[in-house]
Amino acid sequence: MKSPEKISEAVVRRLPIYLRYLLQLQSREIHTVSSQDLGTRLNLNPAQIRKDLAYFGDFGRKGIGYEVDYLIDKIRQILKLDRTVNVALIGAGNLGRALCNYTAYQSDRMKIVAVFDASPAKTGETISTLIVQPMEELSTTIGLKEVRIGIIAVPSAEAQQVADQFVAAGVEAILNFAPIILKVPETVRVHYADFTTELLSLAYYLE
Amino acid sequence: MKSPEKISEAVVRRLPIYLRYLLQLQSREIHTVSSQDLGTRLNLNPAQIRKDLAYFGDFGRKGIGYEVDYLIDKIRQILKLDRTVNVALIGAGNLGRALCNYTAYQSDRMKIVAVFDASPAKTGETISTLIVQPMEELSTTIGLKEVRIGIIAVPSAEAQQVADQFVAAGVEAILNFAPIILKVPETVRVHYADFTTELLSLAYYLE
DNA sequence: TAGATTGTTAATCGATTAACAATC
DNA sequence: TAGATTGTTAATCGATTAACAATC
Repeated sequence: MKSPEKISEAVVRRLPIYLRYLLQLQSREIHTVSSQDLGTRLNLNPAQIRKDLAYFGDFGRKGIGYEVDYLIDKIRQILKLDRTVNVALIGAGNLGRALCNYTAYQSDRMKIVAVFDASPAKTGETISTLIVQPMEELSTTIGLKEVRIGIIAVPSAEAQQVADQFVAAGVEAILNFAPIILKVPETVRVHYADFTTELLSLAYYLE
Repeated sequence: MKSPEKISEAVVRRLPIYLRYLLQLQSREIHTVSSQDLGTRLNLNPAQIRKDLAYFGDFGRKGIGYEVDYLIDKIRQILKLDRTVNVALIGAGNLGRALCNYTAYQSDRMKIVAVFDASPAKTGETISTLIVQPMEELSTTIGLKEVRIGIIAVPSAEAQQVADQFVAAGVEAILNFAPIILKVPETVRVHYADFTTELLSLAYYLE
């Protein structure tokens, strides 16, 4: 892996897209793929794909393309997904449930290992293999289970407060489903999963 | 509204973000806001906000800022949300449920008016005020209820097929939660709500 | 009038794409 | 060898930001 040189967010965000499609190819026992193929399938420019990958090393072979297994390994390394990363979720509503079940199969080395909810009505319930815990246990559990990423799936009104608790407990990154901008220290990375923006902006394109 | 000149996707995607914050200001009875205020709150550059809005007209007043009520009206017009837009959802799992409940309160003129699921075990169930219908009724219901946008909340393996049915039934736009690229006619706009990409890319930024 | 803030132009910055020598 | 495809440079394209005259 080359490294030095700052990688843009756009590039990093495409890596999981490559990874996902490569895993599909792997399961279909396809061993080699060209930037051309990838581009066609993922609606991306082949030059862009080659450039993205070349930031991290020479993974391809001229005249041949990329070896699927090898590239999967490499992208996992880049994304630090060569080991399992533990994730905690706050909010055991429908969305929280969906996320747990989703990462249960699908997970590519990201695993939800704890679920919390502020409502006593929810704590004690089971979601896939996990028991919903009360917020009081957040800090201890996060330390114990070495959780590094937190997911926020609570209503907007509670999101900031819940983020503060994640930060205090020492998580390094947050995925926020609530449609508000969180205030967190610079050292904590926040990504937003905001489907309302996507949905409302669709309306603009109606004939 | 000015119009002519093609508006970039980036601009359109910020409009709902402005709208959401403006609605918050409105509910707090704040009547005026500057691009400075908006920028601070939304982590955006004030010049960018002014430029975004100026594509569509002169909505502000020099020395004063933007009138909240007026700007809300204007953005709604731009997004074609001055009337309710009807939406249909396929997939009555946890994610589908979350989406229904979400748009039930929150909705800014976007309303889910029908839910479908392929599984007989799900059809007949109630989600908020809606009854889950079998796929056979898709086409008729979409015509009847004047549905213009479809949401896909089914597993990846079924997503393309479900998209085809939406297209055949005449929806104009699709929001896809399944992490695959859909093939649809150019006339149909597709947005992707892919939280796995956001989650996996977070790992890259772990210390 | 003085202070604030817009709309807009020009400058900057960054990301995407085209093109091609290198080479399998 | 001929064909395919990479890695990379240079060209293009587009988006963001700074700056400021206009004006409330």
